[in-house]
Amino acid sequence: MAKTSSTGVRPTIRMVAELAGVSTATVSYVLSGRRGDGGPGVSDPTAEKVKAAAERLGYRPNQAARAIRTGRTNTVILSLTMLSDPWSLSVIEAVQKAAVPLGITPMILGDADWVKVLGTHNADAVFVDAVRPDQRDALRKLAEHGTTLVVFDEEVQAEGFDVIRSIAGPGCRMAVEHLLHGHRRIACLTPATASGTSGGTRYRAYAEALEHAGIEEREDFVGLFDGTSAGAYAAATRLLSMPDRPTAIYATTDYAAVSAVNAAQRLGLAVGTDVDVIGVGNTVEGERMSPSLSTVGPVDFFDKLAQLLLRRATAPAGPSAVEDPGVLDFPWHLFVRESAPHRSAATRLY
Amino acid sequence: MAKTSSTGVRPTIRMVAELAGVSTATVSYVLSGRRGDGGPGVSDPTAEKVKAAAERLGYRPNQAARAIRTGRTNTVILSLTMLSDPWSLSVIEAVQKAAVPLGITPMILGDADWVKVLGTHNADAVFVDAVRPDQRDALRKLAEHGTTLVVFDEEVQAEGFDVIRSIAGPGCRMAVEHLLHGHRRIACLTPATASGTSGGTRYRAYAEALEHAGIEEREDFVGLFDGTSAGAYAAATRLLSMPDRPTAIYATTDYAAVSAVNAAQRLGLAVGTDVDVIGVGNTVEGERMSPSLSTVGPVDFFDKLAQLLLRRATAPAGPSAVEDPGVLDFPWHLFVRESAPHRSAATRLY
DNA sequence: CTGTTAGCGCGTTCAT
DNA sequence: ATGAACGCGCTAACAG
Repeated sequence: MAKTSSTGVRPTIRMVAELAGVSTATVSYVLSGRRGDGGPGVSDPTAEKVKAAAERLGYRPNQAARAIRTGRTNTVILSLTMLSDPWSLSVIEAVQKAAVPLGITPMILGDADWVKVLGTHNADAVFVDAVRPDQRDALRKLAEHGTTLVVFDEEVQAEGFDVIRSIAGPGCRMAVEHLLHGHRRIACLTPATASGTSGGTRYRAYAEALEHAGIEEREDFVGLFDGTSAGAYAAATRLLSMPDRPTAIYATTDYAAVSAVNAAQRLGLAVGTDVDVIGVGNTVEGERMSPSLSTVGPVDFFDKLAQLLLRRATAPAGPSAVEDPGVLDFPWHLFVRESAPHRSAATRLY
Repeated sequence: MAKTSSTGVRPTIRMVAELAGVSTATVSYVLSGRRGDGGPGVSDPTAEKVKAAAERLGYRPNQAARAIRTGRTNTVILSLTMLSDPWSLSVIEAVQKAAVPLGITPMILGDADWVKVLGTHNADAVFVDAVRPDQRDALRKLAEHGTTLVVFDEEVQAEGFDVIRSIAGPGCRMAVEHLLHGHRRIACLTPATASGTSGGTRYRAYAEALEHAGIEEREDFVGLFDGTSAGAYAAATRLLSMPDRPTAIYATTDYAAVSAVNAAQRLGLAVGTDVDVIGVGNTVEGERMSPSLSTVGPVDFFDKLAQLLLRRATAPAGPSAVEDPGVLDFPWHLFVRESAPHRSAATRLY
């Protein structure tokens, strides 16, 4: 088994060429499988020799060297702030499914600090799932200087890059109004950091829907938490332990809703009967759990997001290649499932 | 605001040199902040000029070009099979904390198919969290040809790369024996794919501990599931709905244990009183949840893993740099918390 | 039609 | 502080 040169050194195209007794150009043509327009251009015997040599040496093309020449890294970066959020997993799943057939590798950046990384690192396209106000300038500059961006944010302007919006406002209103059919005492479970971000929108929908229904908002029915699942669980437990506890919880994310369902069950409350819970986001986890989670969210969001990202990643460098970057809006739907079923006059809880 | 060349073209070091009126070498020295041994070598005024020019153009060093010359990508890859597993999140967290101060970016590969990616892609070091038997050959070859690997696996041989083991067997025995102090009817919750992998070891510990205690194993007390949280939840529900349900559940991963706790609560069982649950892995989620999860696991595992990975990533290319690659074993501890407390003769459930 | 030569691209680094 | 070579794979242009 001493056939491989186990020097620990990474073989180069030149070593392969030498071993096969051909030029580096030939090796390149054989291994990348292309020649000029489309004609074969390299004879079978030499191709075999080259392949054998490459195999013996354990040769692997050097992506960095290739990238410097072609300008493509065959990589997309997904900058995901909350990796534990099912939402992030859905993004990853959808992008992976779409990228692999194209020979593109999705790399995940778990850090919220994409500004530093994207400055240095190169990818054919980058998806960013959240933009803090102080990051907007950096975003614009990156796009100006050649970074292909797809940004998920409800407030940022599209300036030279794509912005995906999911217009949460009306959808969230639908969620709260669904609860209003059967409830008066409705609590809101939302991260404390959500003022000014998309969460802010989601909380506002709650406040406005209550006001529109003529219900006075109660401060003690707003459960703020630190953004973690454990925090959501604790906040939900507090809400449901009150003497005149709410009969329904509107959670501004699906993962918070999942925590609320768990908290209710721990307290011996039957979700969908004693208490209703609705989430926001329409994640697969919510669909699969038991009881299944009622929620609002965009339709086909993840697949369309993946398609856009990869269209950008594979587009030729110059402008005028595909459609211009812009804003992509998603319509939202209401998904009525077990955790907050339809309530008629007979089953309403007030 | 028309100061930046908003051509959409990525600026190069040559453009910066031209604008600053210096050579590319000078720009390189200024921006990478190094010159020969340690002497200044570049005057303050020119350094300022260069920095200003770089800023104006929005220059960003091209990582690919840098890598081709230095052989370093300042990147480590984490290949994580089960991204939704808290275990993976702990790995990410620990590596990120250790990598950022070193200027190294951790990139996450959510695909189990690391073989293809690592062939092409380059990183200073790679962590792989699971190796299928058919991937072992590829692993050895990668290591032979210059890829720096750190592998988490209990069975693979260390041949030119590091292997991290956490000798689950004895630790899992401790977990089951802890339950044996207060229980006779102990169920096991484990993924169905676990035969032959580390899960196999974990299941075997259960079987052996029961046998050693003179308890006959019951087939219907083994809850197999598909590896997902939802599957674990369903399997746990089945176990706990039996007429003579188990009084304790030994789950072979922490995330399965979390699902078991949720399932028990849903059924109105008080965890830590009516039924005990113990997990395997000692993840932070288990520590933070309510009730806190009893578990077994290695100590300081994630930090030490991160340290090793980054030591490898930053080591000079040649051999004889740091210690030789080998096997790193982790001792396991028992963490007794609320979900499976100590049981005395007075509180035991048989 | 098959294979080679030569030079590109970009940041780094040695010798001047 | 600079010019020029360097590392690696790609590919247009050229030679047999």
